[in-house]
Amino acid sequence: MSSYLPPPGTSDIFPDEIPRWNFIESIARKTFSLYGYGEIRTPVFEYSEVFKKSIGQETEVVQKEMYSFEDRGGRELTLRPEGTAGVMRALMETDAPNGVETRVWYLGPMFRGERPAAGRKRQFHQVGVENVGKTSPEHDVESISMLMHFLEELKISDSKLLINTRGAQEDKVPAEKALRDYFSSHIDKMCKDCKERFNKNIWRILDCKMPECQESIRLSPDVKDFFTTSSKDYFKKVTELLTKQGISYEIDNRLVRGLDYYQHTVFEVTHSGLGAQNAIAGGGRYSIAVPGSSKSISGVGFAAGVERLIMVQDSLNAKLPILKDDFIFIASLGENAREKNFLLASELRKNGLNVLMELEARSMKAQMRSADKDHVSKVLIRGDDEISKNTVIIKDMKSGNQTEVAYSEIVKYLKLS
RNA sequence: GUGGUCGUAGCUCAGUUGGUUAGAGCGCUUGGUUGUGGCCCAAGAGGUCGGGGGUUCGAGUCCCCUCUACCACCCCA
Repeated sequence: MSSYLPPPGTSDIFPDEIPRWNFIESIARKTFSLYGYGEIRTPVFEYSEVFKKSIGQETEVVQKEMYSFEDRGGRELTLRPEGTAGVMRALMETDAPNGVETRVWYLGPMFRGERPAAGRKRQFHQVGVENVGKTSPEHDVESISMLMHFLEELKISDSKLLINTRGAQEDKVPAEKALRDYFSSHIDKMCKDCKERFNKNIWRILDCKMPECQESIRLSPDVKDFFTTSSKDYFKKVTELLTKQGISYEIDNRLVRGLDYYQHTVFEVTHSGLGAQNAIAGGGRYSIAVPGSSKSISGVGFAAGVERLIMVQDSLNAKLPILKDDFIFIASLGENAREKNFLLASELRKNGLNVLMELEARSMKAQMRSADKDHVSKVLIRGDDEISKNTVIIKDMKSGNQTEVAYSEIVKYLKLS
């Protein structure tokens, strides 16, 4: 029991788990590259304004989940709670706001001050993509399609794609008016969070899960009816393209998502292999204003939770490729041999071979046991006898056979066998 | 932020209605004769029983507080 545990909601990732992370990162790099995305790395903290302005002052994330602090220069900074805002801030420096299509992906830690639970950490990792500069149903569908492709490459099956639309900027006023007109006569009997949402962010009433609100929500008007024809057509085109792409989806009228910057298409991928936190990825089309600039930037993108992807893979017992390197273990007998083998180990490593070696004086038996525990493929044995004969013994651990090899032939032998 | 459950060796856990020096399995280390692993056998290391306070002659066992982890709500990845 160690005296120091990491802070609540954070965890250490040890070497034996790293291959899982590397696998996801390598699939991300490979898959997103196929669509022309390049990796971007932005700071893990930004001016707090970057998040407040883009995510929305009244959202849960900004209201109560941000890790904010003041630095020594009195700057108000925040550890990023999500990836999009910072990436947009960075892309303002490029031609993206002028409508030049830009495709980037990222992977890194995000921070939200929430109560930890299954699949929810305070420091967690997201892998995400952003396609900025152009607006069309085709772009939205390509992004969704890439997400499904990504999940497939990760051996994640049985996921469910939910989609909805939030309409364009000009749809907001009529839609919110419709919601307000309807809910004003129901809000009395709804939960206290909804009463709050009624004033601050009425859209979020739609995905309230409190029992007392369900009836009112079920009978509420479909906001899509209040959208302009072009917004309706946009969404219709998205669903048609998805169908043509052979991507199955479910339209969820209540899917609105918690960040204010979304417009038009929003989507979420859920999986039953998690707990109550069943979303493995989410995204949509957005329009973001960045502090210090009169322009806004629009794009479509998504983010997936790396920890959750790993959890789903576990729940599915996904068959993941095991990339295990073959190691050679050098066993020495006698101090003279050990010193010489120390040099030999360096030599072999410079030839690209993975080498483990016992550095202390231990019995042959102890060295063999170590070699076995380390699951090496071969043990190279060299003691005084071999030194005088200018050879080494190479034992294959699987078959148990051993061969005497001339010292000058070692590298060749190990590389061929 | 609200609620529930748990917290004994590196890991998984046992520990009887509170009673002598705290246990098991796995793992780890070392040995089972001269230079050879996996099986087997033996020995050994490793625990302020999450932390603090209280009740008691006596607390891992009971009470209170606190911390963490897990789970649910809220929300999200």
